[in-house]
Amino acid sequence: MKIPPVKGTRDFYPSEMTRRNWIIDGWKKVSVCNGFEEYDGPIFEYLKMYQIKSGDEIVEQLFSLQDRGGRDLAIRPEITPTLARMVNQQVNALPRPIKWFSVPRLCRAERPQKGRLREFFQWNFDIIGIDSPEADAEIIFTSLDYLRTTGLTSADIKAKISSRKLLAAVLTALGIAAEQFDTLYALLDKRTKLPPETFAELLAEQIPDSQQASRISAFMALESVEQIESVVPADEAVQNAITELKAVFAALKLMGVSDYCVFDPGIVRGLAYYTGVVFEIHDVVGQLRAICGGGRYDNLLRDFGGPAIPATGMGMGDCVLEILLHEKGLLDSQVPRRYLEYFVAFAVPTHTRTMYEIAAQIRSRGHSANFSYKLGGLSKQLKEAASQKAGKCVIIGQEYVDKQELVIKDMATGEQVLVDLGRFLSELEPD
RNA sequence: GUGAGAGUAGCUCAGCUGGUUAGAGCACUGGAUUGUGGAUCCAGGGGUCGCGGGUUCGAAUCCCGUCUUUCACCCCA
Repeated sequence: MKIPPVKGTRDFYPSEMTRRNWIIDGWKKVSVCNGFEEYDGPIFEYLKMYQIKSGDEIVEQLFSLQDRGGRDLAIRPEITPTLARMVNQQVNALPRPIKWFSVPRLCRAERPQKGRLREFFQWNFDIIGIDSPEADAEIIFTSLDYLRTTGLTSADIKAKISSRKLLAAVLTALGIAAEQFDTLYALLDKRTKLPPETFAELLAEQIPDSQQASRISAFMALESVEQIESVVPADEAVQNAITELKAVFAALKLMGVSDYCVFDPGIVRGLAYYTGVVFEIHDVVGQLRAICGGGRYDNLLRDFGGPAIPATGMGMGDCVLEILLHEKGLLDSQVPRRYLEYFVAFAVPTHTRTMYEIAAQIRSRGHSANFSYKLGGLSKQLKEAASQKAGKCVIIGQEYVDKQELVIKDMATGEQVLVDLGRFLSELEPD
């Protein structure tokens, strides 16, 4: 009986595995370069942890289970609650700022579609304990720093940046009641996805005052931070939010990525916990969902029972990223292919045992080596070596029988040299 | 959870309005080639046509259900 793979999961055959490793290695390398330390937690947690942050509806979107002690658990759909828990546990002992990253494997019980599966990897990093806008800028910078190392340019992707604090201040300045914010956020977040007329209709339903509605629309259409004051009465709260955003953009300019960054008031993000700067990075064509997203969440640690400590961070999944990199031709050209350093072959049928010995000697010196199990002719062995992408072939021939000399064949150029066995092995030793 | 398309060899697909024994390319294995590889040529293996039921003398083909998959919606941590 054939058992199919589970819905929304992927099998990583060697060729897919090299791609996955290349992406994750890139994430980790950039994290370390930007001063982050790696952490990880368990792949399941108490179900309650996710309900605290996201409410009861979330239970349907995750894989939950009960252990034999009757504990309600869930496979992690995100790692931020784990991070909050871990930080809270040792909050007084940890030096600030806390700059940590992780690449957790996550599961969500959603219906799979393009760029979204039920099991995936997500790069997360956060700066905890710093409330200055430069920390938000560093989060955005680090995301872009990775993406540009893959070869994506500012013509391919843009970081769209806004601020929850700004949006709230603007809505308040326009006379909108705070109780309306959450439903309004959901609508504003969809603005660019809806036809303009549909958006206007839905907005009118929520904001009957046409003057208020048109000023909201005007704000949402802005393209730079400088224009804000021309549309909205800049009271103190709005002014503060503008100052913060300007500081973020100024820092991004100093870090050299301003080409990638734009102000976009349409970036709201679904999650209620964001409190300040929010951002998403999108492909310029706009056919894919967001490559990554993040922002400031100053209340989360307190919500998880800890002290009020400011935090900002981001998450980037592997699915959309891989689609984009593939479409841009940046995967096949950069992901390392299989490579075998040595393939040991024999030309003298009496020396098959020597083949095993030499392969073992090469391996024990830290180099990769294979040989053929088929014991066929040299032609066959070389063919097998070629299919394994061997760099060099070591051929045991009559010269070995006579003088202990090996033929070393460079598979790329076809050149061959005769080398004494002892010398060959000593040159394999690490310096 | 809602809606639409798809499912034939490992992969990409052909197979007409139902009609003998289900095909191709690529991949894989072997041979041409017992001291020289990626090319070429030849041969071979591999399919309960996703699964279950129905209609029919006869189903890969038509109908229903189901599973998987793709895309969109809801949601998006």
